[in-house]
Amino acid sequence: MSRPQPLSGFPELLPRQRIVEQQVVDHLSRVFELHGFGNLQTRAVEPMDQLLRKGETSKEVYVLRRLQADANDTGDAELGLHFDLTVPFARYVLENAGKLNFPFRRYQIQPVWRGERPQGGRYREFWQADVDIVDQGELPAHYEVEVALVIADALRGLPIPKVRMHVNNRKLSQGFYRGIGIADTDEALRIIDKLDKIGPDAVAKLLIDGVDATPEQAEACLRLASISAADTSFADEVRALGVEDPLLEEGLTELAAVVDAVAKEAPGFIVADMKIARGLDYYTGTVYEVFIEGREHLGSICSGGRYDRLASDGKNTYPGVGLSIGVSRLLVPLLQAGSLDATREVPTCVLVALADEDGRPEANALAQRLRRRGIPTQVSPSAAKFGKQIKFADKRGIPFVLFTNEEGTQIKDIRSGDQVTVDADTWEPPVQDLYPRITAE
RNA sequence: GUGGUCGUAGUUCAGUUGGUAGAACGCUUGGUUGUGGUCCAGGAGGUCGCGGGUUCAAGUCCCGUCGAUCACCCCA
Repeated sequence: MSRPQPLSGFPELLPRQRIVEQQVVDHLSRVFELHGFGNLQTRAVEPMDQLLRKGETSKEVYVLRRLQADANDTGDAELGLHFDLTVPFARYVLENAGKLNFPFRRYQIQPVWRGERPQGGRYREFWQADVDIVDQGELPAHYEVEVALVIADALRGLPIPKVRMHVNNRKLSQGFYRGIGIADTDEALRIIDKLDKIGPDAVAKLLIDGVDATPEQAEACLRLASISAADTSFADEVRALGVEDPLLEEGLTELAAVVDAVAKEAPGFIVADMKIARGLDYYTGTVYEVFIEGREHLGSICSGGRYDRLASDGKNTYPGVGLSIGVSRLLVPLLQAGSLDATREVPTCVLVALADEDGRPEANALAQRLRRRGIPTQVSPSAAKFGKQIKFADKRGIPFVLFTNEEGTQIKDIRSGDQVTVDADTWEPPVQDLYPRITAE
């Protein structure tokens, strides 16, 4: 086998697929910037103690080691590749707190690495597009609404199936569990998170075995988890269960505020869903998960939440709220299914045909005139028969071929076959042909 | 990390109880003496993932290994 095989979990795209990805990332950046988020990049590696703090030892972190490192050289800090963009961002905020202006908002689009076993929609190397807002000391609740609306704006502008954001509040769930007498509310949350996957009976059993719940307590947890609503009516349903706890009340109020505000600005986008829990343990309040309708099995394509204690140097605390879009999880399955494609596989809009090799300098000059006016142009690779040069363009999806002959400069639209004489200094392609576009389904 | 399935031309796949490989599409040449897409006629391309074993004989059976894929775990 001399031909290299792909590496499981490290997806690579073909040119036309990459064009789709590139345009999606451009779109996300544009929307984030429209909302006032500036871009940031952080290094690929973090010290292991940064990555593993907050009890994240379950994370499959890729550890970095120099090939020539001395076996007994313990001088270097151990490094690992980051597995998300939130933890490096929290570190960055602490490191540069004195130079940043708070409240601080940024977006970050970078690859992350996780050593898990790959599967459809799960990769070992994948791209995340992250938006966060952090403040110093206290983080006002309205930011929880704002980040959700940024994501609504970003995702709804993409040519993808309908998406829906499910929100919950950890205070609500944990207050409820505490209110009915369950001690290990963190574990209860993790078990409830499995509901969609393993079903109510299995969850009840896990609750009884895992957090010493009585069958009645497990039943109450399941009833809470079954509540969902696109408006604030969920609060009454929860209160109707008759559990009293101050943390629960706090969570209900906060969640109602988020749902109410987001539903008004982005109708149909958000739904309060009491079974959303999130595995990551640094979330302290609102948690979000976004699913593609009809592709729930992929898992969430965007998620996040509020974290009050992730960034703290002991003296100052920088609470934040943010969401992360799994760009690879969102796109790769749609690309592989052929639901998303590009109109062509190269940026080129015009191919300048070549009658003979001696004409190349003139052709180059002609191409340059088009480029100066922003029209992506390339010159034919060889002075082959015109049929072959047209075929060269056709195979790549290049819409126009430019010929120079006795009649002057002629542009042929190879889709229609129409060929007309034009002035190379004024001719414009139709706007939809200037750059490759994304086509859906 | 645990378990199931799979691994044949560039691609998608055939390959009959073991008898040393085939189709379609794609690619390429020509028909078409410099304007493609249709049509016709030719052509190139495979140590059957890799290694070992059983057999007179292995793409086909067995073992190992690598890779892919699905489920669990966990998550974007």
